[in-house]
Amino acid sequence: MKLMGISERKQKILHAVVTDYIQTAEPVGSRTISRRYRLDLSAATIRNEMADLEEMGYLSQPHTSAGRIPSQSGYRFYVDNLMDQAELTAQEEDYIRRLFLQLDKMREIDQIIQYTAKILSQLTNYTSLVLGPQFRRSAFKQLRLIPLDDNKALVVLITDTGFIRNNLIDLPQALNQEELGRIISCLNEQLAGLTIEGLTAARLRQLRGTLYNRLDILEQTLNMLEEIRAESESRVYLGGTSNILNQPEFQDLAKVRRLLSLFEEGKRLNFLLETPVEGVNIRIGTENNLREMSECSLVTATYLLHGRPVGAVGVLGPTRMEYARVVAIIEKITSRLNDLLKAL
Amino acid sequence: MKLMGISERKQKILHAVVTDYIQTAEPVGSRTISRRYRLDLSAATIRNEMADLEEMGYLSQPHTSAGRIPSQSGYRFYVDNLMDQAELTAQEEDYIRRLFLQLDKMREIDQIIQYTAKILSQLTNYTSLVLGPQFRRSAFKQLRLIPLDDNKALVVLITDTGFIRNNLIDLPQALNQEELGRIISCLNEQLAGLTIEGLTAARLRQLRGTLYNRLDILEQTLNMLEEIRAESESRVYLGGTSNILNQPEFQDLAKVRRLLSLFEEGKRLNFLLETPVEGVNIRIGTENNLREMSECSLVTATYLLHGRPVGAVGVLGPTRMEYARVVAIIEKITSRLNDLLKAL
DNA sequence: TTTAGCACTCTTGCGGCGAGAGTGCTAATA
DNA sequence: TATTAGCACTCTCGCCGCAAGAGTGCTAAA
Repeated sequence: MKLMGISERKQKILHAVVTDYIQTAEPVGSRTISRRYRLDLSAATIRNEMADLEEMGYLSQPHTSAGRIPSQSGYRFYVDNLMDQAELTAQEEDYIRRLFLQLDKMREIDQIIQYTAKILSQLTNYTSLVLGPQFRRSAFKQLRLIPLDDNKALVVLITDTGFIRNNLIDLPQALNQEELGRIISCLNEQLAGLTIEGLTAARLRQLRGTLYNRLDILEQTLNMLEEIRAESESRVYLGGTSNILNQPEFQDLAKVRRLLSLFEEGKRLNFLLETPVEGVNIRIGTENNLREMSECSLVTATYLLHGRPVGAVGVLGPTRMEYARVVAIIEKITSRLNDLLKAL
Repeated sequence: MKLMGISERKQKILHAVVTDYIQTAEPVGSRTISRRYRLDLSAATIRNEMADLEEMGYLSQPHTSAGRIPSQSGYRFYVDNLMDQAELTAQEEDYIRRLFLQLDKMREIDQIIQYTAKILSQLTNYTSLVLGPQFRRSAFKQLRLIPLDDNKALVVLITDTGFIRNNLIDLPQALNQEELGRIISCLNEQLAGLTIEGLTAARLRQLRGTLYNRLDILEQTLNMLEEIRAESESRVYLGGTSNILNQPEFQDLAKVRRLLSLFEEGKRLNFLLETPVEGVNIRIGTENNLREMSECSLVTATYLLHGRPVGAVGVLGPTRMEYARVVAIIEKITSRLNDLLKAL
């Protein structure tokens, strides 16, 4: 009796509590359930079951004589076992279609990703956060130096995944074409096969040693490489920040401030989205491993570029989140996003 | 007597009220002033003067028996005539020095600007907002097409101010070098002397007509140009968003939400910073011409690139802002920023 | 095993009340 | 005539108590 799993009836009641609480944000009592959900049980019976569920850790009580609210494990059980699949409404479908029309015109990948964040937040009414494509694993392909005039040249870096970065550098006066060519081809040789994240300080020092002559050009180029590596780490975009204020659990200014400050620290958000696992992922409360987010849930999904998952989009809300709806939306959006990126 | 200007004594009292209210955020009463400020006047006298100042529109009363708070014109008068120059503390100077050390390493101008926003907000404890350099007025200099392999090429656009953008395009199979060269030099000819903002849809249509052959490449390049123009419009970065929550005037969630939503609409922030006038500029409350900002003040300053003002940094706070301190900080920061940009 | 009934607990909203702060007015003062 | 002291008045704010409402756990009956 003590160790038995969670009975069918308990599951139904848990389901009712979770969905009701998600909707109303009010602790839900036994009366409410027996009235609103067709379980054909009296309030008293439900009360007993709820007491059990509380003891099992799936529900909790804000205070003695209030209704129950789901605990973190309650949500977890709901998400894993009880949640039913949501359908998008016709309006939502339509809305997505219209917004993606805008997207079709964009070519710049970061721009697309940013706009996706906006769509996601508008559709869900939660805050969205997306991670720009991570080029850290991209392999170095080609380094080009394009003279513009007598004392300026453009250094262009290209990776196998189509990531391009460039920078202006100053050319020293006395430098002929051949020498320039030699430096570049030497650099190309040295860099061949490296990934962006492989451009460590140590590696760059090593290169500096190899190409000790013509230090001036080299210095500028290496600086550029270092910068690219540094930059490739934090590219988190947010959408609908103000939406968190719609949630009754964030009427408390202190909580809001903590979250907002967190949002400003791009670096700390990074790892939230670095899900190596493909597909939709749900992390509830403390599962996020972030103090500030212990009362938030995050639904993420990866998107693909050249067939590989290179980034993720996510929806951030209170643990009392409309999981079913959010999952449906995020699945739809990433699938459309992937189509779009395939065409790039 | 009725039409006379504001007497010296009234100015002193107004000065006291404003500084005190800026510090405490509490309506300030006559007693407080006679005690805290060495005006050698009794509370009663000050009361009379304050009643006058209220009638003149410089002060107002939240309710009958409360102290006075400055009105918008009160702040305006203070800023124009009464405000004394603030000095930075040694710690602040030191802090700035340390943070700018970080900045010295950066080469990417947008990155520098963004980091400046962060410094500004940390130093002032208000929200900062900065406008990235506007390249709209930059003149077109050169368009390059660099073949990468058999079916990809890189289009590079360069302006006279050193702004660089590039894009990958697909090359059609049958296309020899000469023809490619011809297209590019033709485009260069047509674009010569144009500014970025001059790349209007009409102009692009016209180009499309001129170069009606080889439409495929052209199309992609023109799309790129259009995108650059569109993008060059909204580049506002925010720093220290959560700082507004520290202000007692923003304990009201509704107000916070309105501001946060505004922050998300980059486009609408744009014009706030498009100050054609060089130097420090203060706009108080409704002077910002933005409903959401009728209770906020904005202190802005332009920064220079190649000797021309191309963007602005700003500090956003409640009208009850520490104007003197903010002005001192913003002057310091832009001066250092300008030095930094000169070296780029 | 389920359910009805009941006593008990805890939150929430509301009205009243007193303290505190500040004002405007009047009359006294320099 | 300008300044100041004194005083009655007003308004906010926090606190207290109270009643209503919602929900529980327990007991006893079905």
